[in-house]
Amino acid sequence: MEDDRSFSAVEAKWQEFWRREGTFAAENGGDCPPYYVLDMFPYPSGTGLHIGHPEGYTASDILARYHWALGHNVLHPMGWDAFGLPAEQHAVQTGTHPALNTAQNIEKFRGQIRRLGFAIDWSREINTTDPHYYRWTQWIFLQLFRHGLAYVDERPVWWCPQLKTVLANEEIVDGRSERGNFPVERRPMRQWILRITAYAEQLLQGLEGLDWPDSTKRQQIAWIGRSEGAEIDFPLAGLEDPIRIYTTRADTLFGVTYLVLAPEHPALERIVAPGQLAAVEDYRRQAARKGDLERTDLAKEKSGVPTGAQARHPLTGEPIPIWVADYVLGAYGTGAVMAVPAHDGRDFFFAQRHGLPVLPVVWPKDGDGDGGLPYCGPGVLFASEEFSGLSSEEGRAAIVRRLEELGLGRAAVNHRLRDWVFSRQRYWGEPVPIVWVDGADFSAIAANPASPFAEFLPEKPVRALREGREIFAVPLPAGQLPLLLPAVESYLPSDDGESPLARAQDWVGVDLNPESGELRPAGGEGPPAGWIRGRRETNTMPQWAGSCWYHLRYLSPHCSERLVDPAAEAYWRVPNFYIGGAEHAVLHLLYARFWHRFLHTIGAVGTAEPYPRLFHQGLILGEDGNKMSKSRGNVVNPDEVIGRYGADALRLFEMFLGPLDAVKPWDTRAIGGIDRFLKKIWRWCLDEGGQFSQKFSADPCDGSRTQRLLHETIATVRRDIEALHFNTAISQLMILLNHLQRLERVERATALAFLQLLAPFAPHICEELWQRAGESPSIARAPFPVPDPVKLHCETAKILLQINGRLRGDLTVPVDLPAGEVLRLARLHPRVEPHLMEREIVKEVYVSGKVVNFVLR
RNA sequence: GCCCGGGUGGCGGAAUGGCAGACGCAGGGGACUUAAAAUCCCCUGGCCUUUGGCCGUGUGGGUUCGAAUCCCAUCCCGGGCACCA
Repeated sequence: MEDDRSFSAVEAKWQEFWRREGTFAAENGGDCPPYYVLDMFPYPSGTGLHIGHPEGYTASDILARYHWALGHNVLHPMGWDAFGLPAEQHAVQTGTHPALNTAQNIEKFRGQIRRLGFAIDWSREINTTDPHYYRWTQWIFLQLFRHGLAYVDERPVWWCPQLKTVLANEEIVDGRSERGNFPVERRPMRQWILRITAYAEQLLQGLEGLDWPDSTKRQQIAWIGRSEGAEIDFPLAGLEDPIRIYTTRADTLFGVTYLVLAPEHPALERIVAPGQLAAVEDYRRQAARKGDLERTDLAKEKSGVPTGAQARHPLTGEPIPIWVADYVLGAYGTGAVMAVPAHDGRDFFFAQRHGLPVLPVVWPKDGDGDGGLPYCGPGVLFASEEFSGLSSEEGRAAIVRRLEELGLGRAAVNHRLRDWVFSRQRYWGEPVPIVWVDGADFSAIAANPASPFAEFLPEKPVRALREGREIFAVPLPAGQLPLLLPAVESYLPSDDGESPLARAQDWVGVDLNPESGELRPAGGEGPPAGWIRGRRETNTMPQWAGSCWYHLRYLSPHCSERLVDPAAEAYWRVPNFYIGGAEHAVLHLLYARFWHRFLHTIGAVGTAEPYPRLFHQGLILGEDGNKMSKSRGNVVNPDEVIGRYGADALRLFEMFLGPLDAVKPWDTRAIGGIDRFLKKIWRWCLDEGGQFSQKFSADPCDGSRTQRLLHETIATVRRDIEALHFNTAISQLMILLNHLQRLERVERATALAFLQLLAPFAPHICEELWQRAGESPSIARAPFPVPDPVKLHCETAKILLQINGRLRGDLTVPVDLPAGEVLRLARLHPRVEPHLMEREIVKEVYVSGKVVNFVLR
């Protein structure tokens, strides 16, 4: 540019212009087609934006600006996913309220994002920690509660002693906490749990219609883990209930040599033989302490102990010993399996270790298997009574049918997906809007449908035990939302895992009036007449909660009557395009689908799926090819890049690095090429006085070659933007500029079209040059160039000439020259003719307008 | 172990059945300049007997008139899942 620093003034000028003019304010209605493009909103960390943020945001911004230029009404919002652990840890350390730190971080993020010049409608900014926002997060929770999808259970959960909190399965990687990498252990605790498993089939089937990366779909499919099999009952010797197992291999039923129960299996207490009681109890205690890591480590060993009890085979009546072993999971299927060591690897190793018999009942077909055991593939049954001779598939069906007749089995479907542990023992999250009361008081509320507290009561009460007494969950009425976070003196969780909210004693104790729906702090010995004394739930929601529905809040962020204004929701529906990191492939993206589907079920939204089109931008690595990290010292700071080269350069460069979804290393030197490109544009457009250059002419002076290149570029840039091939779109613009800058005169319209094509990528410089050309701002709203087929047309075609597929030359001919004539000219070509002298032509291939190939003997 | 994705110059990458290496970086040469920076022009996969030819997209096969591109095998790198019966 004019000098090294002028871009900063230009960029600030246009950012201010867009803000002042409301250039990118989306209307909730109108005649223009709506286009909604959504970024995964950031967690505003204290360290500010990292270099990966602008990658996804620039990509979505290019789409937003492209659609504005196509005349669409574009919604491109931004907000903050601001509940979470780092702010809470900061609060623990400093004693200041996490809201303060969060506000500062948001301020910083907003400033950084604004300096990138995105076409964001800032009037729709949202923040998950804003009570006007989380009021509706709480409302959705109450709806889930009312529909029986939120319940409480005492169950072993992952407890992290360092973080002093419970973690979800998804937050644990290799037996350690995802955040902080601390060891975790099992601990039984009362938890709020969301019944996501009720949506397992929907979540699975709904994937089919989505335009998502295949790998992400596959991950969700694997996570949901649908499995078709059978439940089979193995009767016990006495009169007790049978042991029910789940298997996908009912065809191997005659190969069962023992049963295995998970250590958590509830029947164990009833069935263990007196002599084995101590051993089994000991084993269960050990297993309960184990984390994933240990269980994996011990996998080769396959520990277990006999229970001394026996079941009977449902078809043969043979006695089958029952073992307990932690290679069977309590939380999957029925928590019990039939062991067929001949046809299952795990059962085989266990049987070897513990000296249990191995009984083969499936022949591999020719070519399958290596002849040894275990053989885990399909085959032909033998030693299986009347089922012998059937294929595995037929055998499975026949055996299940037989069991059904006997009342000892049935086909069954299982999912690997577990219900979602939804409570956290933390301060900085949405308070769960529930009050716990005792049985008699609850009956009074339940008996009075007119009570405001009955608004969200489920059909089946949610109950729990507290200090040996049964307590009941009472949902707050909608009118009591938002339930604000109370002030506390310390943000530390207590050692026994109680949330910091439990420290707010005048908040936890509460009196409620079932008639009026009023609540007030509990005072005195007991509640006043007509009031009920309760204790507030002190757990908060996990960070995932706020991001489960934020795509809806942007549609009407200031609506105070509902989570989303129905007219706005009917107009925008769901994002046309959603972009964010692949690390959210199963967590956020599955939870959000669950909530959105639930909201659809209860009629709150008109769509079943929230994100019909999804894309993951690839990671940007450090220059050394490693993930950027402070410890490696390879972190690139976007502020520094903007300070030195400007936002346009950073945007262009990140898009030029390579394919959007690829993992690619940063290259500090290469940004110089983008810097040169921008400076070249500036010099090319302006004369020395900074005026739009005299070389641009209103007359048609371009010539057909220039015009063809321009229209090829228009077509390419449009196609590439739509396909998200931003790197090649930028290449094409460089090719065009390299051509144009050599010309003495250029049509003004050509220069303006070039600026328009570049504007989605580098909006500031294009606005400035557009204005200096005398056009009225904003370039962002000027109709995007359209390729002209007439200009694209070429009279001649270049034909490649090959001998035996090897390139020997080329030939330029009129496009409509007949094939015979092309072949005649090709045979006479000086680079071709000598080859034809010596050898016989076996075959002539002519692909019209492209290539001639002579196949010689 | 299972399921994906990917291997192309010194580097990022382009080409998805028809000119391998577009575009950019780095490197070399030249112009301008007292000089430097900036800018502009040219060269830049390897080899040879250089107006030409041979080799070349991880490796080995195959399909095809023609393969970086499709198929089979194999090696390496990256990601996901990992006792789910």
